[in-house]
Amino acid sequence: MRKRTTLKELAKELGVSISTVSKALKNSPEISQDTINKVKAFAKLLNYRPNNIALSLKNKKTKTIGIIIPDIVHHFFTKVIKGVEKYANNKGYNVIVGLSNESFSNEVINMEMLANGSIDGFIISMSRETMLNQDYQHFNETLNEGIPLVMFDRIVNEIPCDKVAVDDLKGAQIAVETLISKGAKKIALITTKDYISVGRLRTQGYIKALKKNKIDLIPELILKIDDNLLYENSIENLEFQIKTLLTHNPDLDGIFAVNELYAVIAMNVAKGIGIKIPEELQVIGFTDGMLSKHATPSLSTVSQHGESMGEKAAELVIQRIDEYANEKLPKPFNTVIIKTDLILRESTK
Amino acid sequence: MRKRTTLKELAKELGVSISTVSKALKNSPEISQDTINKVKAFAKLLNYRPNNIALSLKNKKTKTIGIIIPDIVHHFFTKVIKGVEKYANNKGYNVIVGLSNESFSNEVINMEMLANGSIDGFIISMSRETMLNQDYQHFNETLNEGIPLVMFDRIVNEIPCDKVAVDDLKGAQIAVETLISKGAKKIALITTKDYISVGRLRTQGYIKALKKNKIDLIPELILKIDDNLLYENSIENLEFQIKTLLTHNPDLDGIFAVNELYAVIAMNVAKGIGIKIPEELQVIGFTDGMLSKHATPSLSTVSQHGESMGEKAAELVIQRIDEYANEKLPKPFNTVIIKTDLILRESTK
DNA sequence: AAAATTAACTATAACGTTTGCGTGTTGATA
DNA sequence: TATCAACACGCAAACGTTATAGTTAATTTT
Repeated sequence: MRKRTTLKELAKELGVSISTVSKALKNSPEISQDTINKVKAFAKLLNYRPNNIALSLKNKKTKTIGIIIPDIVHHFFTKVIKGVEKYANNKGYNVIVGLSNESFSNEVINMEMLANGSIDGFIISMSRETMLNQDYQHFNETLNEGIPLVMFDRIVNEIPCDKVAVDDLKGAQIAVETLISKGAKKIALITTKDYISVGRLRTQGYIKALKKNKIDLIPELILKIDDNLLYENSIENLEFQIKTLLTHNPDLDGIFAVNELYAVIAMNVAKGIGIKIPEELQVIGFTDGMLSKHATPSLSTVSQHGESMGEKAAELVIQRIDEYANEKLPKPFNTVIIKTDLILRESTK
Repeated sequence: MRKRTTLKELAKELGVSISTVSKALKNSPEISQDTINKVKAFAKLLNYRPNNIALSLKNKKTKTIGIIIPDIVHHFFTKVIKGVEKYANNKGYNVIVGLSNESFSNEVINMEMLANGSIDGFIISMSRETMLNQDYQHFNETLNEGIPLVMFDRIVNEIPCDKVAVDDLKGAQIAVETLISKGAKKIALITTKDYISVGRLRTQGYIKALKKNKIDLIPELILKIDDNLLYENSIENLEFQIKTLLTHNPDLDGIFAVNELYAVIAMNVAKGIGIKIPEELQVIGFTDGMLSKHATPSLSTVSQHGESMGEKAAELVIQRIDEYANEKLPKPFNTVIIKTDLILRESTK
């Protein structure tokens, strides 16, 4: 087991000083071409590669960005990570992933672990519990310590930082309006509790679409799910609620759901009780993942372009990191909106 | 913007030496209780937290493990990451994710980036291209440098390291035997090209099950897909192949697919041409993800327990890291097999 | 030929920690 | 009163780098 080679070892073997080796490897004009060649050859022989940790300590930057998400078993977040990785790696950055599992304390612990010098900046989508608590102190502390922070998807105005989001309201509105334009008269909404920002905004989009088309809002048609998907039986609970909704409202001809899982479950329940999709009931979801593509019928859905969001978020943190490092005067914070696309498939006419 | 507090600053403000501060914070008996109290109080006031990078440099360990996977937009890998995170965080480790995107060179670059001191150990599932090339030099180099390496899922015997895998052969065999026991007489296989180890093993399981039940192997019933899912039209290509298979073999009554996507696509194609599932055609897939659960009909599948694999892999690397760090004499390498479970749903009788 | 310049290195400090060892006060002992 | 622990703390090295400031010796300048 050959240990990692260090500058010191190279220097000793070559009979020169550490500084000479360091400079030779960087083609410093202070060093003779002859020595440079010798050092380089020997370094290659011993397979020398500089120690990143030492460099990080010296340069006070780690070339690593931390991404904290509520759950990784989720197509959307996964896409975002992919986008972040893509952009970050391209810029020579590594990505370290922290999972909050929708828990406030996990989020805090993870951030603290990483904020102690392991990363140069954060990309975060906050946990459900954090949104519920509305306790954003850990974000502010991070920012105070001079660590840039970019929020995505689940964002909140109170925090002065860059943000990347989708136009949830508009995306939802267009989806519902499409349902209406395709003949739906009575449209249900399956959404989350209001403390989830994206759920709330998509709900607003639904309401706006109805208003615009002079359709009365019927509160019974709105299912606000407390999605503790951690508990497996919550799916059965959801199925039960949807079944009740459908049987109580036989004239329901449209459903808009704030994520693809709710939409697919709704379709499955409807099919189960003999409702034809899209003939009798049209369905549109949010988030274009595997489920949407391969459901039967395939699901019309609002695509969020998670990868683009990830890339944009990465771009923003790295920009801030540079800004901080070079002590440029700070630009005002940005909120970038990634546009959504409505993808029409078989679940709509 | 308050900068990070260092020991030096604390020492200066308190009028004591750096060592005193350091020792006081660690409750060293060398330091008087009085001083300890003062230092701690002041440290708390300034919100001091030790710099991880400096610690890493000193201790020659980073408390970080790197996980390299071919693709993150994939339920199985995502589950594994979750398991790794869970175990690792519990032990005070961070997880840094590298994506190879199924490319050999990306895998190498990512590993080199991390091997330069950023991580204490690797958990890896190799890229398709690496399996195809059979070039494992980067793995051996990593091991030579004293960095522990644990392979999972896509493993290969040539590399002397710990491994975590599923009994692909047995899992597949049981699935196919179940198909047979439920009355299937003519069973097709949708698999990958043989250089993908898991595909190859699952294919062997299929063959073994047929043999054991004295069913002749019909080569035309085996579809070996070159799954460059990167190219979107490969899905249509797959659909076409399955359609051809089904129309040429109207008496086909079973399909075993080596992943859930292939299985779901097969079901959709079959339904499309009016074949009833499971009455006329039974289907079993591999990997228990979202698709399986919410497909119509829901898919019977072999569950791999990705999260357990991740936890086990994490346990193994951390064990090795400790072993190396404390210069214990090395234990022989382990290959842990995680057992599969066959989950029966609506796609089988 | 003395002074200035230059080439080619080396020494040192610094990044933030930890830690073994040295050292100056105490108070107690002989 | 001289000697000696015990106590409480400081010094300095080390981890692997890089950058700045020396230090030689050879070469050029006048």
